[in-house]
Amino acid sequence: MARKRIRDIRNEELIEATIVTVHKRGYGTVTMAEIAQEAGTSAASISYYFGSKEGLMEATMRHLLRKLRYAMVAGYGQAESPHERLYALMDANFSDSLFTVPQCSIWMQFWASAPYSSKLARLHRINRSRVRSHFVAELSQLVPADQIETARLALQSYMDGVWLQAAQSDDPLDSASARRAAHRVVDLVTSRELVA
Amino acid sequence: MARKRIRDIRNEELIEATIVTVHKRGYGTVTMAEIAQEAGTSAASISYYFGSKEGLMEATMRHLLRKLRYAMVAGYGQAESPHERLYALMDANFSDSLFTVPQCSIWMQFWASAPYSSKLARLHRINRSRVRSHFVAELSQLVPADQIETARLALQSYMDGVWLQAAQSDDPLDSASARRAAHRVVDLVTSRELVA
DNA sequence: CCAAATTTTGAATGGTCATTCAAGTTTTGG
DNA sequence: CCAAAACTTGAATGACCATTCAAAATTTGG
Repeated sequence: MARKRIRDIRNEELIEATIVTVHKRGYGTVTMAEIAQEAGTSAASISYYFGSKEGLMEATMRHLLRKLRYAMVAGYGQAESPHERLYALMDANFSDSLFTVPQCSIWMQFWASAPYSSKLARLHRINRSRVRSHFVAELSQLVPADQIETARLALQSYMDGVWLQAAQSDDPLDSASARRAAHRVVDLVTSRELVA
Repeated sequence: MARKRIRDIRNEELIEATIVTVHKRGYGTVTMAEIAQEAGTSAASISYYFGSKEGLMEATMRHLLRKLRYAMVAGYGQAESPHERLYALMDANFSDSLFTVPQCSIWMQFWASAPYSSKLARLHRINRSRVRSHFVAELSQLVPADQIETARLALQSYMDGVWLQAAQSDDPLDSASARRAAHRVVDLVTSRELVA
């Protein structure tokens, strides 16, 4: 119990330091020493808790995925129609707790390096297919079968693209207006024929 | 002349090898030796031609930007209305010569690391603002003033998002259908009110 | 064909960094 | 209060890698 407690505190501190420091210095060039300094500890203790740098990165990605899943489930519970559930999917991605510059930034960097790390690739794949199936489930209630994929691609691309740009922003993000814009895109995609 | 020729040949070979190898091994972990091997030469010769690894990466990004600019200008020349010019903007990004897995992949990786390299950041910023102003110029002819930014964000996010996903694809890309899908998104965004 | 210029590369250099280790310090449970 | 367990960290280790260099090979221009 007490044993667990300290470990959990360190884990949180180190993951938070990882997010901040990777955003500041870049995934490719960040060092254990820099992360340790941000957390007010030594590089050696990161190895002690996470085994390796890769272990730390994996834990950090899990942390972000957990947050995303949590936001998603919360919104889904409230929604009462396919259309509202699409809103909820978007809202989860643009929720106050996730849609910040450092988090979008580190997310993009994980994304870029996922193909080269089997651990990250696995997490990435699982998340992606979960999001995809949520989209398909709702869209299939709202648009003709032959347009589901087009609509899904449009919505998911939009989501990804906004994150990509958010990651590069110099200013803090306005998550409420991001949600409003996302709702408009949902309306657009579900309200008319998509076929050329 | 002959002097120039050899240098140009090497530059092309090395940049092509860079694209292939970065895609294969990842921007963060690729080594000079790996790129050299792909090009059938030695790491030392890369230093000879490009001065440094960063120089090679910058040259590679310039090469991709040149291709994009070229594709854009070509399409723009043909287009005869704001709507067609929006198509042309999309088509440039999804042209046969650019919309390939390795190129989307390396592009995303440059993107992710641009904030941490002043050289890459500069190129990135210039490109982005050029694309943005093209979008704004055409959209301002097609949608009410207060909706230009929303429409631009939607289109540009979509474009970025599609590239992001393309970079992760296991299969070769279908650029023609990517262009068709992009046209549908353009139609969608320009054909109705966007305000909530 | 020759000498100067250019190109090529194997080996050496130097720096960076994750990881390990051993020696301490702190916390825990009784 | 005590001993064992958990935690911490400075320093050592070893791997990796971009870059440099000097010497050799090739190309060029005359």
